[in-house]
Amino acid sequence: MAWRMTTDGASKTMSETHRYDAALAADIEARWQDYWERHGTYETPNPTGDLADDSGRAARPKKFIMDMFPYPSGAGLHVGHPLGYIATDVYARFQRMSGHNVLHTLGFDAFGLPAEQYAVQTGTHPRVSTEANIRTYRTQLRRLGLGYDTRRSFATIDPDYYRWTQWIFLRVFNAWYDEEAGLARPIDELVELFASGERPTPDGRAWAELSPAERADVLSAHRLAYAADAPVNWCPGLGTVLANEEVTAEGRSERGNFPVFKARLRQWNMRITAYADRLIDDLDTVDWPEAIKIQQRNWIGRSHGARVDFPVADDASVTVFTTRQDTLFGATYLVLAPEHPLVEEVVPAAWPEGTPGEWTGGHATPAEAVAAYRKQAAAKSDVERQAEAKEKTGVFTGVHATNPVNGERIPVFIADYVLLGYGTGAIMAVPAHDSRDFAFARAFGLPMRCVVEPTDGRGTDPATWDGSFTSGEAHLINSSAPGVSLDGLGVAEAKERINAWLGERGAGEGTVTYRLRDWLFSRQRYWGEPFPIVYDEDGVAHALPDTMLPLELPEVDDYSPRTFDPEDADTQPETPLSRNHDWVHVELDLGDGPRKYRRETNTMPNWAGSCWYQLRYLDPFNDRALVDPEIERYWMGPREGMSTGGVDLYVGGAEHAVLHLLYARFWQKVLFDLGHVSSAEPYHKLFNQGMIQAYVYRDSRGFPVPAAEVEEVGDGWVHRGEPVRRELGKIGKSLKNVVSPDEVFASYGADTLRLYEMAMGPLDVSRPWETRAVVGQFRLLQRLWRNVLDETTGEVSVVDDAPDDATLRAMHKAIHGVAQDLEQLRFNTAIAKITELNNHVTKIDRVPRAAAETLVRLIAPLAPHIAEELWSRLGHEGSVVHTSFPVADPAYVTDETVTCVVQVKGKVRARLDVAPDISDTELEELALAAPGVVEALGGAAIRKVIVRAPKLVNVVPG
RNA sequence: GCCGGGUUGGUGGAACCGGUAUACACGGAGGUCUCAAACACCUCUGCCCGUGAGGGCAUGCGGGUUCGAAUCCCGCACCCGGCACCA
Repeated sequence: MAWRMTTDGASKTMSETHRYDAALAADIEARWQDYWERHGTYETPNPTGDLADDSGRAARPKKFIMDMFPYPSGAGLHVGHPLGYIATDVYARFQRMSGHNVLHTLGFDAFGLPAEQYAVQTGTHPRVSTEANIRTYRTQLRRLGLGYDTRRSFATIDPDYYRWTQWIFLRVFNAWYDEEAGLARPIDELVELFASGERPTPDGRAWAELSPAERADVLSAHRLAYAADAPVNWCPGLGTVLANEEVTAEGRSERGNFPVFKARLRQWNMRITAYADRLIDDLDTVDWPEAIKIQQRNWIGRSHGARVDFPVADDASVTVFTTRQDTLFGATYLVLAPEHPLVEEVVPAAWPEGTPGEWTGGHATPAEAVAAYRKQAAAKSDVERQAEAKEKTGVFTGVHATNPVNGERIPVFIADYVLLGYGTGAIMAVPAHDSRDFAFARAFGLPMRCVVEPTDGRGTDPATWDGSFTSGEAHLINSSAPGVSLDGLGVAEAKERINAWLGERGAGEGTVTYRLRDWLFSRQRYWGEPFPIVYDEDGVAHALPDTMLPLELPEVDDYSPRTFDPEDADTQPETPLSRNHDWVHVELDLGDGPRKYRRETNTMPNWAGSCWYQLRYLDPFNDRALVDPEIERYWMGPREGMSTGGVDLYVGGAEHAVLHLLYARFWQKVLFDLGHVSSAEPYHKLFNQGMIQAYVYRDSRGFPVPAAEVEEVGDGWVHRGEPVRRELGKIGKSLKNVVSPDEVFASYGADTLRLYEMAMGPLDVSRPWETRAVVGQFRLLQRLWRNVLDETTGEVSVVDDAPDDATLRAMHKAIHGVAQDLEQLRFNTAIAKITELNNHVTKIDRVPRAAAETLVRLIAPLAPHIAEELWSRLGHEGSVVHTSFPVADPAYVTDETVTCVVQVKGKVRARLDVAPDISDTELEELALAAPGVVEALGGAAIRKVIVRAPKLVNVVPG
């Protein structure tokens, strides 16, 4: 080993040259990053306002290119984080060089739980730790050479920013959804409708007769942001409610692993359900991956069906929701959710005559049975419910209902396979044609009736079936009663017929139901946007006037919510802000003189800031409006013939497929309805980048060992002499496989890292990081460097000779292909084409200047630092960022001759060099004369010849 | 269970409309340069048979359509995401 160290020393002196090594890359990169900053290279003009300039660039076609902004964690970046940022940066640079005015910047999503938890543990104010994290991120992102308009960057925790988050909340609060017009309108217009009597109040009294509190209640039922009792995930151990995504499948908190209980609490909600149809329908206007659109559609869960009323007792009825109203004749019992409120009202004192024993659960009276079943259902965790999903449980209520279509008396059950929160919380059970009803009917010995004729030959007696018949591609049978018959109809026609019949009879109607619930919008946390809401002494909520914004977070001593015994479900949340008496209790003049108020002490969820940030990038310093309308229209205005425009390209992880993207679309639509923005959609084109994974090495006990210490031995891997096994996983501390960008900067530089991440594979698939493969992209840059200058003297070595024909063709083919690939975000193949051209140029002794300059400009979006350096050494003034991307000359994009493949029966038997414009007949002649073809045919007759000039001929012998 | 996406050399991947399968890169082998090594450069590198020319077989598996299939259709296996008693 000793000799190796001395030779290392020797190679040090050797490297005192102009070789492109890590040290030189670092020097070049630092110099150009400083240059860009000094010259505001990436600053983008607006057409008007304080960011307008006289560069003329605002007159060009525009591109707004955006990343999902990061939540800056204390750990800093690893090599997996910047994949999407590099991709948008490359794309933005390409668009800039292609003549666009490009808006590209990055802000920070900075409210949220990690900073607050850190504050609770250390006493550091979340603002202090968050801002330190943001500084670290900014330094690391700058080191990558990402070209942002830094003037437009902000964090969601800046009061100048969340002032407008609060402003939007107030617009939502002060709006209602006009179902007839199909859009949101200011709440004042609803008040006018009530006041004029054009719209009746719920109880029919005149608006003027209602007390202020009564009016507030009426309006609250219409506002798009409203406080209401709702079942939430209450976690006493953490002292806070949790979003669904913060609760594990085991029904415990993701952080701390405490039990989570369902509790009804008064919380703020947003009426996103009013937009369910538009959120589905407008997906047709955006350019998003189909998989994401499907996920959003499924989440919203629109299903078309019918409500049907089943009379019970004398004056009561159960309304069920069904999507198979065509099978109404097959309904043989009803099931209500255990918690259904109607149950108490109608349960009789005693079991009806002849009630089977298995229906009663062994209880003496229906009331007892219902109470016992409810208790048992409530105690079940979600996991138990899931595990038992196959075994249906339930109990008879002692009540019978009447099937409206045939007058049959059918029993009513409660069972936990029916959910209160969906539809009407009640179903009509058609065991012959629904798998769950089938299982339940089998368990309780309930009758089944086949009303849709099976198409699979199983016959029409459900007693002989293994499961229900659910196909909708079949015809109705056994479905006739006086006044209505569905027999012989297809399922679709039967649905229409029964809807009409129900409507005429007043027994129901066709209707639409959604899976989507309103959005729970409040959290018991410190580190979030305060609600700009105060309550008067009657508990009526009032909006603060815009002039009182921003309502800043108060300083507090204790950031943590009050926590409780984790198992004690009978506790109530106490928010951190509520302990701040002087902040909570205020005297304000809201227009009717100074009065005492109590502030709302919940804060907004951390989705709030990310719902609208694209708009603030446009006009970040505007203190009179969220965004200037002219500027907003310039960057995000609708596309031709559509009501939607939006960000031209939005890149981020697929984990936000539903929540963030749905919430942001919802806010955009409210702002659109109220006239604040011109596009009904925020993000026109969405692209999901894949994840960079890394190898995880586990020892014999299954624990991860530090990946950096593992050595490859033969076919296996070894850590400290012990064999370990290898798998792929996320990059992270817990898996001990973190690779920091700093390591790559130190060995190769930022341009190499950028190239490597873009070359690994298509942007939308996940791929494994392999440190040893990074060197390939480094070699590309070294060769490029040597093609332009002499690495011993540092002198530019290109010559002014015109490139030869082969080089010209290689150049223009590369230009053509690279431009196409970059436009389509196919960076890996773009790099392959640049590499091919570079390899071609490497073989030329005297490199023509035109070839070198083409290479430099082709690679400039991908490796901007070395491109700048070479561009300037080639004698150009100014930055390569604002030069134009090369344009391919069609005359050189095709080869002078192409290789034509001649197949016999689909197998290649000869290759011919032919002119690209050769005629079919000429080519066929040549092909049939080719020696390989003659031999393969062996004199056999020719049945057919397929000619696809100039690339292919296929000869089919007879 | 349902819905999406995937499976191509030792490895990451390419083949865009059904028309030369394996571009580009990593790794590997050999060579040139060097006292030597590193770097760099050059050649080879899907598998099998063959000294060779050449031939055969290969895109997860089994069928099909077609003059021709990695690509389209049917069935199956495995992997990765998402949803999950949604009536």
